[in-house]
Amino acid sequence: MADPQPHSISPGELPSDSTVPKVVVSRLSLYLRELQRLEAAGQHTISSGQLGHLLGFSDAQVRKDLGFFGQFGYPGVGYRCDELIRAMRDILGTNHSWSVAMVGVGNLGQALLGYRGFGRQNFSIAAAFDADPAKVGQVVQGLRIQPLEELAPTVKSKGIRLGMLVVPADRAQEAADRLVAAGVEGIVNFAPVTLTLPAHVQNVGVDLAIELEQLSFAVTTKLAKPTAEPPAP
Amino acid sequence: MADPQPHSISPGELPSDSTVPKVVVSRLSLYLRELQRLEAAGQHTISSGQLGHLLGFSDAQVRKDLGFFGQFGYPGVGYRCDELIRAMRDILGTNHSWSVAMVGVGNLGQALLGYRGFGRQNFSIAAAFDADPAKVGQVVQGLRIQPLEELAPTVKSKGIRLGMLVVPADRAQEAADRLVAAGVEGIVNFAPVTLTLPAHVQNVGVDLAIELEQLSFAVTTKLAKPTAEPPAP
DNA sequence: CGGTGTGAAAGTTTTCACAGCG
DNA sequence: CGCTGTGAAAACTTTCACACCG
Repeated sequence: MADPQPHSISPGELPSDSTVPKVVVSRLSLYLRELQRLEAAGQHTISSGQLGHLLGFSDAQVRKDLGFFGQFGYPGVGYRCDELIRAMRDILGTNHSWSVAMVGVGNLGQALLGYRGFGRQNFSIAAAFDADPAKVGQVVQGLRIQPLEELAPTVKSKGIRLGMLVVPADRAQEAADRLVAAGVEGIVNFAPVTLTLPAHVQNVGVDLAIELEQLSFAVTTKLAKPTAEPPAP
Repeated sequence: MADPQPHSISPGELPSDSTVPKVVVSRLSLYLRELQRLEAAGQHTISSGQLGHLLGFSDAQVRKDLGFFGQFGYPGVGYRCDELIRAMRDILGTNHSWSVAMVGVGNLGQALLGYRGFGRQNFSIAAAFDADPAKVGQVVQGLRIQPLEELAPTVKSKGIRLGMLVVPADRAQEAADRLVAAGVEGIVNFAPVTLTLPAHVQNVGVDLAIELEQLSFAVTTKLAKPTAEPPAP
């Protein structure tokens, strides 16, 4: 293969010192999602204006966001979907697959075990744990539920780096501590509590009731949509 | 009761013209969550510094955020938990209960039907719908699954204003259109697609794979945590 | 004191606007 | 041309710092 790409960053590398705003990274995921859809629909190139339009952002915002990571576009043409998808995955770290440990296999945990969307983005739930002895040993979605005692050794042996915490609120901190002790580097927390974690462990919280609360506010105040919804394509 | 409260806004009302940044509203939900926990733990008052510390924010930020909506504190004392909780609920619109319609009762939908966290914040899933005739009529979590044809009349008769969309990606836009046609004012979208909605319909997206993606990025770049995790209390 | 509420300063993110390229 | 990449300007958000209050 020749050198068709504009200058881009090498996998996993970032503009050295740079500090990329978190909000930029969250938009990157949206760009990637949209690009994957476009590519699947047979579209080969897209301009910043088109991509932004689909998501309710400006063309300039799309270009500035991408500009944090390198140069991916072709003047007069736009971006090649396949190239940009690859670049975004390199940046986000999802060109290789991630093994994830799930802690807490209740209703929600079981549903998440069955969710196909993770695999599509290269995440694989490699082990599931629960404190309840009645659940241990059961097989859910082809995965044998293990006792928490096996967390640390399994994390090590399977090269797991991320955890999903799907336990009740009053167990969450304790379970998080166990994940940290086992050597996990990041946690998605579905429990409605703030976790106290060492600085080197990343975390993302998903509070389902809070999502509804935000909607409640938006609906009751008829909140002006700032960068509103995308119009029809 | 005398007039112990400092000046505050009336329920559902906002600083008239004002435009409250979305990020402020998202922190409001976190304040509320923390306050509820503190009150349940028997704490009666809290200062902006303490509250911020628990969430990894500065004291000034807490005060500025609250300042958008009124004056809730007592100099030299802090905030009374019970008063502030009530105020936050007024602002967020959760002092009254909301009826929610769920569309799509697969794995994830069923798990969400059983999630107790919604009720605790005054949301009640009042009806569930699915396009699959095999599911219609089944009873899940005490709720009879209805066909989509009944969506509009049920939304009207039960005073439903919010919807939760828990269908596969390729059905999401169609289902969203039905929710809008039924008169719903806001949608929480669990499908990994961007919805095209009229401007008067609010929406919040929850993409579970994106949450993992964000974590992947944070872990691979060892992203400096800006306003990091709260230390131990 | 200890703590709020709030202007003013600092810092950050978005938008603008335009040179340059295929 | 049409579109990218990018400094410079504008808008917005956070932090600072201090008057004031109980």
